[in-house]
Amino acid sequence: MSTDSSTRLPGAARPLRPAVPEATVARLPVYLRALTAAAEDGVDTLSSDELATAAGVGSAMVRKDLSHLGSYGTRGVGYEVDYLIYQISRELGLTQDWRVLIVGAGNLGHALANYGGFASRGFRVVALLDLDAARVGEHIAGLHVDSVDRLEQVVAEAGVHIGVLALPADAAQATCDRLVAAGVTSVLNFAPCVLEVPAGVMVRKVDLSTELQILAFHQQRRVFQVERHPVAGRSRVPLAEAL
Amino acid sequence: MSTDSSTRLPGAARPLRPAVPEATVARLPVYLRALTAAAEDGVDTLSSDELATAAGVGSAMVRKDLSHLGSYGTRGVGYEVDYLIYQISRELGLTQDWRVLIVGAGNLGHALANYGGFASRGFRVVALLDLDAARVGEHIAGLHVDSVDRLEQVVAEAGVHIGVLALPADAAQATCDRLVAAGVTSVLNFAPCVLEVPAGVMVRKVDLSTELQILAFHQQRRVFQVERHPVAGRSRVPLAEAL
DNA sequence: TCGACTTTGTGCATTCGTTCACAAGTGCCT
DNA sequence: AGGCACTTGTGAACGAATGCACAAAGTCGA
Ligand SMILES: NC(=O)c1ccc[n+]([C@@H]2O[C@H](COP(=O)([O-])OP(=O)(O)OC[C@H]3O[C@@H](n4cnc5c(N)ncnc54)[C@H](O)[C@@H]3O)[C@@H](O)[C@H]2O)c1
Ligand SMILES: NC(=O)c1ccc[n+]([C@@H]2O[C@H](COP(=O)([O-])OP(=O)(O)OC[C@H]3O[C@@H](n4cnc5c(N)ncnc54)[C@H](O)[C@@H]3O)[C@@H](O)[C@H]2O)c1
Repeated sequence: MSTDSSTRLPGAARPLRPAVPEATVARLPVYLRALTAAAEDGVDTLSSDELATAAGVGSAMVRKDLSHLGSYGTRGVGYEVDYLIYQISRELGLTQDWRVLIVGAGNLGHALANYGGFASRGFRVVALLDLDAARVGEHIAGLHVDSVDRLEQVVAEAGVHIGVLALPADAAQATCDRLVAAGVTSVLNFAPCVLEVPAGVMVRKVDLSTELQILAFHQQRRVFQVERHPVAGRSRVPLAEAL
Repeated sequence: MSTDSSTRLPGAARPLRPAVPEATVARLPVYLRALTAAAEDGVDTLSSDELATAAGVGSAMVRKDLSHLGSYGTRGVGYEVDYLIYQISRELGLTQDWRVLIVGAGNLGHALANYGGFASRGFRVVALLDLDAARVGEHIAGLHVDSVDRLEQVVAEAGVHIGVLALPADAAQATCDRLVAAGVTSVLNFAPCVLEVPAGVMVRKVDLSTELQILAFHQQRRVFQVERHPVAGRSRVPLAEAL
């Protein structure tokens, strides 16, 4: 998504704020959550230090991240919680409703459809599709499962923005292709496989098994260390925080 | 987990291969999956280029990543699939069985317990705990749900390596503390909150809501672009692949 | 109004990750 | 045996992300 200013059309001589770094984007939701929690506790101002603690990062990083969005703090005071919530929400595009389609109504599809955490941030599950005729018609969380044959119609009729793949890996690529062909440009993939998509389509994957393997790697290494240097064990191992 | 050689104990003058970079570790599971798939197709040798395509990364990166584990390829030929599978598995610690405890037997806990993808890589769910008395005793995927009161005993008796938190955010920190106190040093957190843990404990989080917000951010930006520069739309937007 | 104190925003150094480009091996064919 | 085509492994260039340190800008109390 690099917005290279040299390829801009002549008419649009807009300065266009230098793109927000990807690493920052990934942290904005975390800040947002901390801010929302603070707002609910009646806090109306937070310093970068406090926000940093709540988000589990350094305060310099909070300031740099937020500086990419604009100058929304007040020196000597901190950030006004409500205002910052608004600004981050706007930046992330949470002021609009996003219509989500889930394909695959198995264990995971069920859990996702039942999950309340979606709606709370403007994500609305508009449909749930499955291949299995036995599941079609089933009712989950106010939705009835539709046949995956109707994928294209559903995308068009409901105006789907984001497709979620919760089906077996061997069906993922083909289904992804159908979503893309139908006009979906954002896909969240739970199947353990790599998806190929044309430029302009964004895929993010959530991979359980990978996460466990990363944990296993570090745990193994740690055990190895402890075995080698029994004295240096537990207490001396340096801090290890996750993504 | 930075193994700084200057803090090594005097007795252990072991060269100790320079730690594998975190970014590489995160890709090893992907390579492993591609290799396993290739092996099942009867392929016995892969070049870095082929492996790169299968893993959705560049071939230079594959080579550099693998070079961190050792010199397991053959110039002019490529990598022997079986041998590389073995080496990566060993590096990730998948040659041993990892015992996993899931806390929270709600929607997500159910889905996880039923998930076959765990066992296939040496991760074994040994127990499933919940607070709700109504759920305790329930049978899921060959396990019966136990009371969370018995957390400490279960960890000790079953020799749990990895704790998975699939419970509400407000119970996550306290439960994590109990796991850590009981000796668990690897935690996978699905609750939407930041966990504080002492040094030497590794937490990784899987955050659905964050992923959707990142997708929303990019989608919003893309739509904005298309609106501004209708001619430059769709086809010109540069490739966007996800981590 | 002033001065002490607090906290932001940012230039700079550093560290980490990716990509490039090529020398050094390896297998195959003649 | 020798040359050719291919592919690895890696130094070096590049770029992104992080952390440090401080000037600039604000608040508050006297
Ligand atoms: N369950 C988990 O906790 C979990 C965890 C991580 C990853 N995953 C992955 O998520 C995916 C789904 O997992 P699950 O446990 O829900 O599996 P599941 O078998 O319970 O459900 C898969 C569903 O997809 C449907 N399906 C199959 N092919 C389809 C197609 N072409 N179009 C539409 N629907 C189709 C099936 O009918 C089934 O209902 C899998 O790829 C799995 O590897 C699951
Ligand atoms: N369902 C999803 O698709 C989904 C997706 C992303 C994140 N999450 C997160 O995962 C977590 C679980 O989600 P869910 O949908 O399974 O919720 P859920 O309400 O269905 O299940 C939560 C379970 O945890 C149990 N519980 C509550 N307090 C507990 C405690 N102190 N100790 C042990 N168990 C306790 C409850 O009895 C319940 O069975 C939540 O934090 C949620 O935000 C869920």
